[in-house]
Amino acid sequence: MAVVPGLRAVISLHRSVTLQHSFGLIKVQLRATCLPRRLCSAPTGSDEPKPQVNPDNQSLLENLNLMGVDVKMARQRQPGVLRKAFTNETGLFQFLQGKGVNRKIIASIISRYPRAITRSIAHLEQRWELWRNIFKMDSEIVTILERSPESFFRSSDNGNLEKNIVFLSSLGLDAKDLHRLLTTAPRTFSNSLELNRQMVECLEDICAELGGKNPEQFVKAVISRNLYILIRSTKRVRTNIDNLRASLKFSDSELLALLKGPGAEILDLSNEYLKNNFNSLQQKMMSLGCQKADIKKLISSYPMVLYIGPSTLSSKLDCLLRGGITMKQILEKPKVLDYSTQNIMGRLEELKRVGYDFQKNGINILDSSKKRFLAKIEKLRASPDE
DNA sequence: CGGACCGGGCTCTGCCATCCTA
DNA sequence: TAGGATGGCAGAGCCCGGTCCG
Repeated sequence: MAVVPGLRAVISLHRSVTLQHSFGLIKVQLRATCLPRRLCSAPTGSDEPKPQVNPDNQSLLENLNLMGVDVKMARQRQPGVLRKAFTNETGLFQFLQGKGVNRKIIASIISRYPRAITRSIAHLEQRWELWRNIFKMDSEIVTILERSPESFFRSSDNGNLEKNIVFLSSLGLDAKDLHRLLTTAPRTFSNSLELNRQMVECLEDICAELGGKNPEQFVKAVISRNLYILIRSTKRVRTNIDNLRASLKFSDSELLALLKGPGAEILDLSNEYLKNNFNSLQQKMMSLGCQKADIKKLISSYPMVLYIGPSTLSSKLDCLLRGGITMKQILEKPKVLDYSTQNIMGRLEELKRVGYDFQKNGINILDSSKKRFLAKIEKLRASPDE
C-alpha cells in the first residue's frame, strides 16, 4: 500500500513536538552530524567521493537520536532512508509502543531495519491485523519483530501478504502449521506470492517426476517437516535432490519416500555444504570399513546425518567407537548420532562406570531423554548385575 | 513394566545483489 | 537515478516423551 503523502507531511510537522513530549528532557546530541561536510574536501581533489546530492535529513537524525536509535548502524544498512524528507518514525514509535514494545527494542528495530520508519500508520495497522490472522496475541508478533524486524517490514505490499496467507492456507496447511510457519520462517510471508507459488510448483513437479500420486500431500508434508523450504531457492532444492539421486543411486520411489519423510529437512542445506558433507561422510565410513550400501542405508534411515558437519560427525563417530560401540551398531541405530558429542561422551562414561555391556544390551540407551537415562543409571547402580 | 519405535518440538537472520519504479 | 522491493545466500543439531509391544 502506498503511503499517503499528506499524512506523512502532517506527521513530519508534528514530529519534534511529539518527541519532546515522549522523551521529556533528553538532550539532543548532534555533534557528528552537525559538522560541516565540506570542511576537509579540497574542491580540486579528483579522487574525493562526490558530496552527497541529498544530505541527511537533520531533523530526522535528531529524532532518531532521541529515540536511542543507533544511527551509525542505520546509515550503514539503509543510508537512503536517512535522507528522506518525509518519514514516520514518530508514528512507528507510537504504534509499536501501543503494542507493548519498549523503547529500547523499538530503537533496536529501527537501527537494524531503518526502512521501517517509512511505513504509514495505516499500513502498519493493516499489516498487524493480517499477522493477527495467524497469531492470537500481539506479544507473539512482538517477539518476532524483535527477532527479525526485516521479516515484518521489508515488504510494503499488504495485498501480497494477504494473498500469501490465502495461498498457504489453500495448500491444506492448518492453523497450527501456518502459525509454526510464520513463527519459524516469517520471511515466507514477505516473499512474493509468485515466489512461493514457484516453490510449491517445483515440489509438485518433483513429486510427479518421482512417480508420486499425490503432489498436494507431498508439498504439505515437505513444508510441515521443513518450515524453511519456502525461503530457499528452487535451484537449491533441485540441485540437492539431483545430487542426492546421483550420488546414492536412489530409485524414484526410494527418493520420494525419503523426501516426504525425514529427508525433507536436508533439502535446504546449501548445495556445497550438502555435497561436502556427503563426501566426507562417505570417506569417513569407507575408512571405517563400510560399503556403499551401508552409506545408502544410513542416509535412508537417518538423512539428518548429512546435516552434521564433517568435524562434528567425525568426532562423534570416534567418540562412539572409542566407547566400545561398533559401526554395525551405529548403522542399526543411527539415531544415537542425534545427540551432541558432549552428551554422548558423558553417557558413555556413566555407563562405563556401571559396567554397561553394549554387546549384550545394545545402544538404545544412548537414544533416550535425560530423564529416562538417569532413571536407568540409578537402577543399574542399585542392581549392577542386571 | 521396561524398552523400542517413532514423531515431534525448538529453530533462522542479516547481509548483499539485482531488478524495478517513481 | 536513487532508493525501494525482492531474491538469494551462508551458517550448520539436539532433545523429549507418547505409545505400543513383548
